[in-house]
Amino acid sequence: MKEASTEIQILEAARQVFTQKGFAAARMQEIADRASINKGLLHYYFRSKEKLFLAVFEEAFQRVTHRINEIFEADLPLFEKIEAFVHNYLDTIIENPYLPGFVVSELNRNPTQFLHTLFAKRQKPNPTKLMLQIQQEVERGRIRPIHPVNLVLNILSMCIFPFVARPLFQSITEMDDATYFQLMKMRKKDITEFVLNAIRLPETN
Amino acid sequence: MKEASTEIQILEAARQVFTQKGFAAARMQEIADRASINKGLLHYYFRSKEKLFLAVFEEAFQRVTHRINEIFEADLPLFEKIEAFVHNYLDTIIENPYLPGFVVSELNRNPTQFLHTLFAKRQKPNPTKLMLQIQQEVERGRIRPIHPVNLVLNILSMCIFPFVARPLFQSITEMDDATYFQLMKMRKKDITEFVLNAIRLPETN
DNA sequence: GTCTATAGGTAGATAGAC
DNA sequence: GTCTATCTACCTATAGAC
Repeated sequence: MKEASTEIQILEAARQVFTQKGFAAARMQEIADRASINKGLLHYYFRSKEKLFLAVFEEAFQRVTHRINEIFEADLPLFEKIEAFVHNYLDTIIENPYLPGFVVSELNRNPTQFLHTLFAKRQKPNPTKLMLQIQQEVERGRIRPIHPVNLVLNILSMCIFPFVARPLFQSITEMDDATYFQLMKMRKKDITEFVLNAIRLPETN
Repeated sequence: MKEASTEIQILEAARQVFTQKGFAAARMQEIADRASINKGLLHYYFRSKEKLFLAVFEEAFQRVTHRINEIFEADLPLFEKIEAFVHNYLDTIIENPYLPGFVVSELNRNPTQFLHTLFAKRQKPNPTKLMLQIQQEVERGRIRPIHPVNLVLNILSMCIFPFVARPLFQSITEMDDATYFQLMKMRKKDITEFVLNAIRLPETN
């Protein structure tokens, strides 16, 4: 199956170049070189640079958002759901540390209509059920009062931002890659504790 | 003073185009159009696209990091320092909502040597004193045990990430701009409370 | 399916008139 | 200082041989 193999080689090479350079700075020549094939072949398999990019981006977007809905909609008590989410999601990002930065960067300079077509094809991340669950816990007086959007946003921020700002963070702290990833793994427990402490009610007697 | 006025017009136009499109996708023609001057003039004032970009980027970077050190090194009790930081920093970002995304995006695709020259000229963000202060509070048993790096990273994440991921966030929540900014203003208080609750010790009798 | 060669368009930079 | 015109290089995309 030379066709499949070549197509996958191209996609893998394109993923590397696009995620590193972004759409505008990426060069079809570099993708071809990295896939060890000729530039013309890129247009044979994918008609244009734009279409090749979309194939790469949608897969990346899928990877970043895939597990979110699963856990958001799972049937778990809030505290356990938060723990499951942070652990699962951080594992996913650690395996693909470049993806969050790639997705948000490209999203920042594309028309919103781009997002609409994306949401039409793939599932849209849907935090409704989780936010409802938070709202209920607040109303029942089981956690501190907090706006559900803020809680979800806080959790996502702490999980994702350290990867988006990774170059700056590592420069400032003069942290090598191994130490960085060690810290990120530890943060699975740390973020969970941090969030639970923030929303847990003080013990009342 | 036509010279000064023109130079400022160029810088302002360049800022708009670069922050919106990024370096690679930005076009000198568009910058010239937006500044209502000719393309040749761009090269008269700034020798190249790269130099014009650096002028814009350094100023943006400066704006994003300027107030950080001030507050990081201020002489305040920890809780008040956290509150002051979140409020001040969020105000700064709300006034320049596009800057965080611009800075992290461009940093993700530039060699780290770029950061070194940057740190040489401008001050490097320096959280050392704040982290030391956190460490002391932990050791004195005045707050819950937490790794100082994690606490600082959590605060920064919650402040900055919602702006970096703004397009995605607004699409998912179907939130208009006014509501978005209203939420961000409220988050000054919300993030502060969230953090303080997370690190505050349970009342012991 | 894969290659080479090249068309066609565009963008950064320069030259030179005013 | 500001403009017009142009050079040069590069990049996407296509044509066509194998």
